[in-house]
Amino acid sequence: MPEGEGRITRSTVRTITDLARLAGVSPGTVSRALAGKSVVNPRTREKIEALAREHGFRPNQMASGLRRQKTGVIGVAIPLGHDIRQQISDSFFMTLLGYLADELTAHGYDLMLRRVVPDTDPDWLDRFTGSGMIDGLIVIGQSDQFARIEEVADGYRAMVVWGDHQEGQRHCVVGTDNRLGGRMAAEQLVAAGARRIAFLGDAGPTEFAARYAGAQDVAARMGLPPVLALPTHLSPDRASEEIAAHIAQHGGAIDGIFAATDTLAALCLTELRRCGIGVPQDVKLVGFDDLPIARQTVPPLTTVRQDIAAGAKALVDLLLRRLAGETTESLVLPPEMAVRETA
Amino acid sequence: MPEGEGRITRSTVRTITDLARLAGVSPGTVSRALAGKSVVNPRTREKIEALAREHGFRPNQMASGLRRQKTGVIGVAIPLGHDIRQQISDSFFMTLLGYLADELTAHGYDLMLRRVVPDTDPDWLDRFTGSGMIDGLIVIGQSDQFARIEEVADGYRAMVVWGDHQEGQRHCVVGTDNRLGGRMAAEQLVAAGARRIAFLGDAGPTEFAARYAGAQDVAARMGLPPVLALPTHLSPDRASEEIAAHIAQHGGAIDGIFAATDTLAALCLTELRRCGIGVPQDVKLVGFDDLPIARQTVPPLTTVRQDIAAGAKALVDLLLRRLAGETTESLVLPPEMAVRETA
DNA sequence: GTGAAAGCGCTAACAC
DNA sequence: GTGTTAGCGCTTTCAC
Repeated sequence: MPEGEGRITRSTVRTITDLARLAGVSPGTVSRALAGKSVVNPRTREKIEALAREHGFRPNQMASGLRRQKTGVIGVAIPLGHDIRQQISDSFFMTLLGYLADELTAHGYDLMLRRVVPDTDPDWLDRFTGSGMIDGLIVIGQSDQFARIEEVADGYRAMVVWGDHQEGQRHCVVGTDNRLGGRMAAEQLVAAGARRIAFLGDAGPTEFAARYAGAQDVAARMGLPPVLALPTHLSPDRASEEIAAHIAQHGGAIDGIFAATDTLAALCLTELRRCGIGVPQDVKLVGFDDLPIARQTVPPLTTVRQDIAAGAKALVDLLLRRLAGETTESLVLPPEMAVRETA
Repeated sequence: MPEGEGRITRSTVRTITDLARLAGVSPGTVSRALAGKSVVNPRTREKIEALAREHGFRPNQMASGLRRQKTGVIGVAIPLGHDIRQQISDSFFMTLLGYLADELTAHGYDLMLRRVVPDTDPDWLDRFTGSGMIDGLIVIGQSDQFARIEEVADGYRAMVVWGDHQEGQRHCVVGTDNRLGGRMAAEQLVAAGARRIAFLGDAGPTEFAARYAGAQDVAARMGLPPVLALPTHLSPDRASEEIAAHIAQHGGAIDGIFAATDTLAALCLTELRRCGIGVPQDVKLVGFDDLPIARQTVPPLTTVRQDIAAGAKALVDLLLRRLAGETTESLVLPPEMAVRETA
């Protein structure tokens, strides 16, 4: 029964030493051969490789990692600061994560994902960097953890963060120019005829705060009333209710809404329709991110585009350079207006 | 300069041996104390814990893993069989991934994510299971890899798969009853008045094939013409074009569409609108998944709901039981109709 | 070009 | 209750 045999043989060769015995060489030679070191005799190598293939052998990455003091794994942390259930289901972060996975794979790294809840685990950053499991760390979103990230950045170089860039910050960040994006959004609203603008979303996280501030810049410059803050959570169910309440309370006093994300904008569009408020006739609406959903709303959403693929590429590129000992600058990506039909 | 001192001290205590020296005990005792073994003298433990805290010490998980022959990491593989760029950005998989991350974290496991492209890496499964980096593996979606998964399942017990259940299969799977879901979708279309039904999507992946088959069941039973296959890719850009082409070609001959996923259904809705085809007046439409977008389309999408959170919980639960040596049955979850306005 | 041996940081017998 | 010791599976000097 060849199948059985195959399985038994296979499970016999679990370590480099097993393979060495089979090949009639020392473990050291097997290690060198499999690692592609040049010094090995081509025929020895050939033999070892054949044997390895035959028995489906692969070196234990933990052992190798321990010995070489590098794991080949990059950590990706998603801090869930405010709104726990959201965010991971947020298309933006998820799309970024997808690109990161591709990019890291392309460079031979594995990805260890960790959702962290800083409120219940204040130690999240050190625990991850100090786990011995990762060579470097990418943090997706600063959430409300800006200060903590700054602290850690002083002692841990192998970290790059997706988020907003603050004047003089010490951690290496990649992100869209959120303030500029906020300005562009507000300008678009004004150009479409809006005068009394509101910002829909949670202005707590740094990125969102910057978007809000950008909108305020425009209002101030144009002599318009200050942008009204309409706070919401990010999870769809809560957000919908909150948006409905906001519309009920402020609906008449507003003719332009800048939503912190496309997800929120889409929800808002649904609520406005429910209330019989026409978009863009009665209220202009602009989102942020340019997620796929932006093309599918009715009418299609005008929004500020972030280049997610470029962001992921940059995050990985910068991290690898830091691992190689280089000093890297933060990278601020330009947003771009995607004008469709809501403003 | 206290800051500098702090940093120096901290970096001095990197191993359990360092800490042992500081505490005036042996490494073994430190290990026991930190692992919470009961045999340690409370005062010794207290002292060691204080020191560990003070110096921000955490045991190296790689070393610990190597020694204990378990890593505390569960692999999550997303095979990208057909449509490479899609899937990871597919909300369904991403939502499932989010829940998995939560569930695994709750059980003290880390999550190692790997997107794999079986076409270019036929060895993907063995490479992952044999890497020595993971204690177990969750595969999200069978893609077109059903056979390979079956093979591996014989020799590797610590694996659970999200996907479709086939009569007599050997790998442990958790998934919705897709065929039943397909039947429910078709029945809903028929109940809404449709007679000439089409299936929109790629019927290649096992799950989708089952949904299609379910719709066929209903058509056959009711004496309706066979369900027309309208093949598309899953990535939004390509899908939109393909849908447009399908509508141009078959628009008049069809009065009910069952879309393989909500994402596709939403795209389809947009295209139908563009063509001036009324939904549900001219064409009834049913989706699958009940993603958030289903509530936000205009009109809101009637769809077949999968309970993603329950699925994730079950995947983790079954995997942990297999790790504990139990034999587990596959789990088929019942779909549920979410009737809204498109059918 | 290959073997022998030390050791990455940790844990788990086994002594005492 | 604690110390000692022997590895987990691999890589890498250092000899030869």
